[in-house]
Amino acid sequence: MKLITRYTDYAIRALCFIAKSDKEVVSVPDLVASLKIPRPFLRKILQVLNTQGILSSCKGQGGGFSLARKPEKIFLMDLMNIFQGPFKLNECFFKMKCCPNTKTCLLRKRISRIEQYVIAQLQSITIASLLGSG
Amino acid sequence: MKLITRYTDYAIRALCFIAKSDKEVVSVPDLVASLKIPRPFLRKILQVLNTQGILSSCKGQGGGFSLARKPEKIFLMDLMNIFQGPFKLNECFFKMKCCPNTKTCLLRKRISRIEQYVIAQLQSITIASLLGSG
DNA sequence: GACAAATGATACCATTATGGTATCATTAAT
DNA sequence: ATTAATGATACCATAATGGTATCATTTGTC
Repeated sequence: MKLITRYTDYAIRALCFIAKSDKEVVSVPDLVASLKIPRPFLRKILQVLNTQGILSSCKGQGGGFSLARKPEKIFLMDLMNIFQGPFKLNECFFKMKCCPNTKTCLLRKRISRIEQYVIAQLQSITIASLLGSG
Repeated sequence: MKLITRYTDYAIRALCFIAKSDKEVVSVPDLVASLKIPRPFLRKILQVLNTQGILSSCKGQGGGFSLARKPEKIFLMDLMNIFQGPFKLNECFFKMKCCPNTKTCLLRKRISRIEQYVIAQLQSITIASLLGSG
């Protein structure tokens, strides 16, 4: 079980790199040189981040990407929503005719509590909080 | 993202049913009649639970399955280990040359803390605890 | 002993998600 | 005009998940 997929993971690395960079815009070649992420895959991820309002882009020679928001305003939860869909630990397989056995669906309640905790944690993680003392 | 898969989910339902039953052994037809789980799939799951020491089986006519341990001793964590492998939220994609950016791998630390919490919760859930006041 | 009813073992299959590639069009600086 | 970048989009390979099918074996009942 993975909490975050490669998409999200790569997005985080790329965003951290861009956040740390001195440059006005950071290009894919810049990123590929430092992070070892397959180029076409990285491009795809950056394009999604652009359309989702996390990054801004400049086309043409000398172009590249820059953060569309401050690192403090980019939450891990945002990235997971974009690349992994809404976070739910708790999807009942017997949709709405939940658990033949117990009316109260005790398992779902337990899982819901776990879910609430995890979401709270994820909402506290931002790109800024992952930059360290850099 | 699913915390538990259908295998685990069905296993839980079946075990709860068997735990509640008056009968000495519970057969697949008994289970299929009450829980709406595809018969061949359920059989497969029960066979695994048998080989893993969660259930005991009796072959032949009038045969079936019974719990090999008390419901208090069957943990959700056991079932997840069997059907989903060891629980890890935290697999680093850059195995051991962890995170080029930060030596300290701040993201992994955050995820580790979440993982510890989830595991503790999962270890507190048993079949007995899911039976309700039945 | 024959039969029926159960599990044991095992091979197979369809669908989906994940991770990744490839290609052509468009933009803009030189 | 050329070059170096992104935009858009279609495609693909692999693995995991969820599920089926089949035959062998055991055991109670007539």
